[in-house]
Amino acid sequence: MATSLPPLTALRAFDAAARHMSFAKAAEELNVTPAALSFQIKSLEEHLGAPLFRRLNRAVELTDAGHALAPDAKAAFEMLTNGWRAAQRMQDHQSLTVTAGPAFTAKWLAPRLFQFAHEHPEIELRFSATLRAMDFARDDIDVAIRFGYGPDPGLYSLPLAEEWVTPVMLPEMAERYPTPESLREAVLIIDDSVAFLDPPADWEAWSEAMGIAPLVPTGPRFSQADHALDAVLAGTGVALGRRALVIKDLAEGRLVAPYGKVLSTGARFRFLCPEGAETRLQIEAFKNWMLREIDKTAHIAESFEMLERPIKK
Amino acid sequence: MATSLPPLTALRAFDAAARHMSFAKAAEELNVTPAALSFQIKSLEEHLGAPLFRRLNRAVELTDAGHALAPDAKAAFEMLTNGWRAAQRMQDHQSLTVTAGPAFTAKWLAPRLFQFAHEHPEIELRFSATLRAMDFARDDIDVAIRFGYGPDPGLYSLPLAEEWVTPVMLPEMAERYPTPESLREAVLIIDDSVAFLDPPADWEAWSEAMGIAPLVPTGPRFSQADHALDAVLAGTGVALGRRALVIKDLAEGRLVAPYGKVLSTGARFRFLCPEGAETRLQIEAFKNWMLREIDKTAHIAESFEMLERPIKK
DNA sequence: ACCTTCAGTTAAGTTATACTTAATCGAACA
DNA sequence: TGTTCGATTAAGTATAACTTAACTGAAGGT
Repeated sequence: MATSLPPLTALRAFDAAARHMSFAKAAEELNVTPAALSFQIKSLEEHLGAPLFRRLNRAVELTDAGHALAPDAKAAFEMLTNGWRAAQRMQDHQSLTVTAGPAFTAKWLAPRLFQFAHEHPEIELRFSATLRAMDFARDDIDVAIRFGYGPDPGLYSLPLAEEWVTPVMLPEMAERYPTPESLREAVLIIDDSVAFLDPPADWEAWSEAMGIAPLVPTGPRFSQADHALDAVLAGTGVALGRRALVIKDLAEGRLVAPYGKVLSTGARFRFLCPEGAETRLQIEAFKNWMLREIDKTAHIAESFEMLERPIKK
Repeated sequence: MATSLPPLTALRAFDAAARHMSFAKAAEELNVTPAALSFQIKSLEEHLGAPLFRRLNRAVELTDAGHALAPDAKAAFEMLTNGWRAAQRMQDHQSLTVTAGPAFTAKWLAPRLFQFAHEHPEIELRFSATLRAMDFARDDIDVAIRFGYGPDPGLYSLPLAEEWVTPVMLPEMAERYPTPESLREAVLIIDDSVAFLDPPADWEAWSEAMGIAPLVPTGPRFSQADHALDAVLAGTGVALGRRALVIKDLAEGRLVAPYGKVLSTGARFRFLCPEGAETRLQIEAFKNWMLREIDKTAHIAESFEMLERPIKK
């Protein structure tokens, strides 16, 4: 059986026709006349030796052979489009699109952005603050920052600093709650965005690691960490803050972490991009800038003591 | 950014060149002159606005853009080839290639084959007795018979009769082992091909379901069920036989299942083919024939009593 | 029943693409 | 130093792809 491929333009015509289930619409998509498309399909059917469409009154439907071919054709042309877009994006060293969760965007990226823009005025930055699964090719994404455990198969993945949590509050609150025990009097804010962690990194886990009776949070709940931290900044209460999200506020005195003891989450933010793309100029620049920015606050992180997790029975 | 695809023949030329890492070999593969191929690559690079290959002394290597495009191009053209082959195979109603495991091939298909050939002399049958993962398009497989739990995503999947196991032996042995307890004196053959089942369907599980002390098999082990059953037929001992593999020997008196109690495995043989292919003439004929053949021995299977699995603590 | 519209087809002619041949280039290898 | 190998270029040709324009046949409206 001769397995060599038929003319590719005919296959593309078939793909469009099968997707639209209409020759006319397919012709429109490909910017050709219906006549040309009809001819292409006919030629493809001649190559195959069997019809691919059944011509009905004023519609077409796929034959068995057509059904066998259509899904693969669709997927194949989508893949070609994706690859082509990726290749096109490769030569663009001017723009950089980054996607990150809302918390990281608000608490890490946003406060430092002007710094990056200053260092690399030639790079046009775009942001997409969403947590939904990313498709680098489809959504024109260059870099993704994601929090969790990994691994990240098929991607270039650079784990950033390890994330821990520790109670953070306004400086003026610190004297009111001089000890961890005194937090029983405080409004303890709940950040549900870390609820997926296993082992957990919530108030109960932190107090257990501190060796005190469990702190039971009674304050408001937030589904996004940045909202929880905004509540802290507004003086509402005390929250468990993740390293990346609070370190700048700690460095600049807007928040304090008075107990000096932090609980590891095991999870990290990772810098993700398509494999091979990590060498593109603007991506490498962004990556190095992030690492330098993290380094700037490393001394603060190192001043904290990492708590041991008690062994669970 | 104009995302429309470049000329497809150029993309195919690029794919071949990227796979061979040589324009000359790519040209050979596509049955064109090196000049034509060189021109195609050049035109593709013009469309992209950047080189895809770096021309070295007497070799070529991919640029970043080329690296971004090559894997997708390769996968896409493989997919098109697969789809095209599937469409070609659709119109072939004469031949039928079936793959099944060695046990099913030896103990179910082989003894019944002449029957199918008799009913459908026009269909040319081919067999491939292997358990390795099948690729319908790549290996020209039409139908696969597989044992296990499913599901079978993306395939037409028809579960056949439920598989149970029960001790089988030569008729003349049955009087020597009149009760399940008496099997302690017998050579109990081990069939490792069902070791993957969960819950298990081995001697221990069967005796437990029978409510007797565990039977500990001491006989030979076989990795394939047909070899275990051949050992039974040779008078070596007693084995736990799967329904599909022993029912014909039971029906024709070569083996007996004297205790009349069978243990369900929860797993089944399934009739698998690419979605949509189940309506092809020869595939439907084969499917219906299998169902009829199974029906012929259904009365025997129904004469057995299904054991309850004891609830595990 | 009539005309109109719509979706696809067919035929003829044109344009653009893909290909070949043949000559050229440059580096590696003997 | 000449030879060979792999890629390139130029010129010319074949053919694939497309357009225009006329046609078919069924649906739908009045």
